[in-house]
Amino acid sequence: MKSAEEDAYSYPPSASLSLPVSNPYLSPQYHSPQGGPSLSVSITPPSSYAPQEDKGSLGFYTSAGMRPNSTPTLESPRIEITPYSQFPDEEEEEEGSSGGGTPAGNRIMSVATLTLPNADGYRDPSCLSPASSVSSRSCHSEASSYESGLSCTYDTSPQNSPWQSPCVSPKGGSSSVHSSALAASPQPSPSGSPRLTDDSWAAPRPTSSPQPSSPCGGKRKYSFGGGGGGGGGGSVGAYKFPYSPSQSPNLSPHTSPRLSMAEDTWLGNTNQYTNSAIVAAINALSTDGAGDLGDNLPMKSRRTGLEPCPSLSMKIEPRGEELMSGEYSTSDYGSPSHMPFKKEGYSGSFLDVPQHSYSWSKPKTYISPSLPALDWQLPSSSGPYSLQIEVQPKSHHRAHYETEGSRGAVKALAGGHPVVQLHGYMESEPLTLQLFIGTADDRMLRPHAFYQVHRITGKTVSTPSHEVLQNSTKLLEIPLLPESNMKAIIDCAGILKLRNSDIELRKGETDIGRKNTRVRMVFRVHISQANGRTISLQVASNPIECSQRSAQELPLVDKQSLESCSATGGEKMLLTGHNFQADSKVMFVENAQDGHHIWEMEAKIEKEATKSTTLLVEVPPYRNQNIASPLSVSFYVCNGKRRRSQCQRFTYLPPKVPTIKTEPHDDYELPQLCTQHAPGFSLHSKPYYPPQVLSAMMPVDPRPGTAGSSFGASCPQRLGGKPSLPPSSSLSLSLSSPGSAPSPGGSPKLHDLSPTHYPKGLLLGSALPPPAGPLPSVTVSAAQVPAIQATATCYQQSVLFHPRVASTPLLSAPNAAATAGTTTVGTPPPERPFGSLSPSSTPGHEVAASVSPQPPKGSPRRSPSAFLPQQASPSPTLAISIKQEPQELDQMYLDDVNLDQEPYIPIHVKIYVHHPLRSLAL
DNA sequence: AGGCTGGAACCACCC
DNA sequence: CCGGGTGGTTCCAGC
Repeated sequence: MKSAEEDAYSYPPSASLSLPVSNPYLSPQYHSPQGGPSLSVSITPPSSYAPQEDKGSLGFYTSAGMRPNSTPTLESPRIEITPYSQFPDEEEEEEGSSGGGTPAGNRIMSVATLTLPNADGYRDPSCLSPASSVSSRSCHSEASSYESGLSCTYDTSPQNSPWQSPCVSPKGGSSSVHSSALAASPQPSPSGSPRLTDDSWAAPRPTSSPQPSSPCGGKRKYSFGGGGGGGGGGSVGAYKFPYSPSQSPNLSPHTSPRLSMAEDTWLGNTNQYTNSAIVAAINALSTDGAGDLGDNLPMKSRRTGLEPCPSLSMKIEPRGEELMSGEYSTSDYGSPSHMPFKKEGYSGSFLDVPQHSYSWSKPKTYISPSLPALDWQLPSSSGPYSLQIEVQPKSHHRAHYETEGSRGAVKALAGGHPVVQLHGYMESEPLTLQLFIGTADDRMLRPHAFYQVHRITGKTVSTPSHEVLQNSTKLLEIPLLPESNMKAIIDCAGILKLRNSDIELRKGETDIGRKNTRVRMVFRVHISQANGRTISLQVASNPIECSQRSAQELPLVDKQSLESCSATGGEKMLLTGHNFQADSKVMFVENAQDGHHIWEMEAKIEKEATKSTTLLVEVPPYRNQNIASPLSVSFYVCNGKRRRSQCQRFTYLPPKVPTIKTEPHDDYELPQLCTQHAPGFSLHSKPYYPPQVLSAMMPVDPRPGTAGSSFGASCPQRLGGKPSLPPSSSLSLSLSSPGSAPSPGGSPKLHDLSPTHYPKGLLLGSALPPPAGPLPSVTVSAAQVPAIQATATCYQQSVLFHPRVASTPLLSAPNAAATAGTTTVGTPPPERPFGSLSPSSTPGHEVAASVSPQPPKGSPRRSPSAFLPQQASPSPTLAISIKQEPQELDQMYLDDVNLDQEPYIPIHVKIYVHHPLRSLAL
């Protein structure tokens, strides 16, 4: 089923792409043939690291893949991945499945063959065959992150390949599986492209075959442990894999879907895998990708039939040396999307977002593979352009199940519907606004695994739209017309809830559905530039509670009239929200790094002024009224034991500095700043969401609110107040928001990506800064994470990092390894955090990775001081890879997580600082 | 008749 | 093992 688009783009049937560098889609599917080392990655530290390079690019995502500045290849760290297939057979299989392809010859060299599972992976039943529950599709939401994939040059050095080690295995198994799956796939080539045509969408929705029976046998166990895979044994039906990941000894247990590399192996090469691409590749090999198609399929009993799973297989064809060597700047590596496709067919234009003429009659479902993965953090504004949500959606919208009828379009608070507008666009060419449902937890923004956007049609709908699938995530594409002032009224978007059991059973899915009912509407627009580049902007809405019960019972704070006040307290703060009760309490808390409450104080409430939507509270005095610098705490509204709102941030200021927040110059204080300055925060309305799931695992205080901050990590520290590490022994990573993202602003505050990937992990920086612009630096102290000692600081100008770096990669277990780094461009995918680290050269072991965010336009002003060493330019490049041991998530329950006491889960992380001359294990 | 809703019953699971 | 509490899903009924 090739979509028309393919043809149009001269897309090879098989959808094989030759990517010199990274391909967003690669990762997931990037399987190496079983176990065989298929990828080798090597990172070469640039002789001189030039952090400032590509600043320009930071601000936006360039699909063209050109680096804004042509930086000598050598200067940027180079990562080389050379996939080679040892098992030709597999490739063939894949090809076959993919439909096509690349000449055999090509494969051999070097090319990484990827199969995108996702095409099928789409969770939404509507899209898929009705019968198949979304979940049944093996795609995980995460795929997207992996997509972002490889941004590196490929090299054939096997030795570097992580895969060589058995440990890496999970993927090994998976890979094989994957390919098998593909082969099995009825559809020869989903053509690889995830795209769907309208037709497909149009396809009659199967009536949901609501089988109450959950795949799990009805039990809702939120464990990712081994159980899952097996689940459905039967259901898998068509997919039989020789190796089930779970079965394979080498494979890591599902439990740690993300990572299963043995430290030993991993460590050895760790340094080298800093690129996101690599990470992606690893991931692909490891669990998810591979598994998905096969193992992952949750076999849902309810699934009525097997639908063809379109799979996309992308192959990286051998490229000329030039390419390999690194035409791309570091930043380029960071974003796969940026990678230019050298293949003729993939000219920049190809990559560009299709500019539809908006003849919606014509299905335009093609999504360029070059576009940034959905879990990439993108700025909301760049240059003259600014994508903004003029009218926010209501904070509650009950999502509908497949078994129910639509519950209508998401509405705006004041009636009407959300409105999104692109400012600064003067061209006459209409653009396409993309909409998908993203997460709203404290992690970075990413497609929500349990919710999908649902297209609403009917007479009440005035805005045309059509659905598109991108890696298992449904997107709604809406025209942005100049005649409408590039404004779109979003009255065509509803929200579909997928059964937790379906999604959780998917292999590789690490997110937990229970109590994970908050989402954000994420809007993107891709603006093609004359120079061939494409600027991608993204804005996320305020969080939307989609659960009926939660919406009715949980207090929710939409706004707070006060962001900060003197440590002496006493000021009145008006909270606006929902479900406030006469007996509601407002608790101010300060958490230690380990998540324990250091201080908790109930605020006085003006009962008389309490309404269901407003609460007037008096800020309690901070325990230490002589604080020297602003201190960020949080507060929440609670209607009883388990009914509490998300945490909101609040900052206590030194008594003498009432209004103006001073930004700390001290590294350790930075975290606080982050909080304060979190873009979102400035708005007041951004609640910071307590990590629902993740937080539980994190010793650190994960604060969504931190969204603005680079990492949640920072917060913890601030809480702790003391740096646990001596400067000398600390690792500092500087992360910045996805490049310059002016804050993804629109939804700056909450742009957390929460990848499913990290779920269990820990988020050091639990709250990676939302893409939002200026991210303060985050410092993670060793204390925060038991085994990790690192401090991250952001430099304004440096290599772009993926926000997640700090949080995810480092800590999150499963993927951690995979996450190894990436230098991403503009919007780096979360996973590749470590991508480019700029080594701080401190023999003392300081490694600094920096990302430079550029202050978003309109983003809250932050003083320069916010970023510590702006000038700090990393010296030599050091690669750090932190590996986390897989953790069992089985026992984690969200409930627990949300509770006051978040279980502290020890994380074993090793950080290696790699320096040309030495390697240090921290 | 069909699309939305709002409510609530049912169930599974945890404590 | 039982009962209460929670929350996810499925059903119903009214507009």
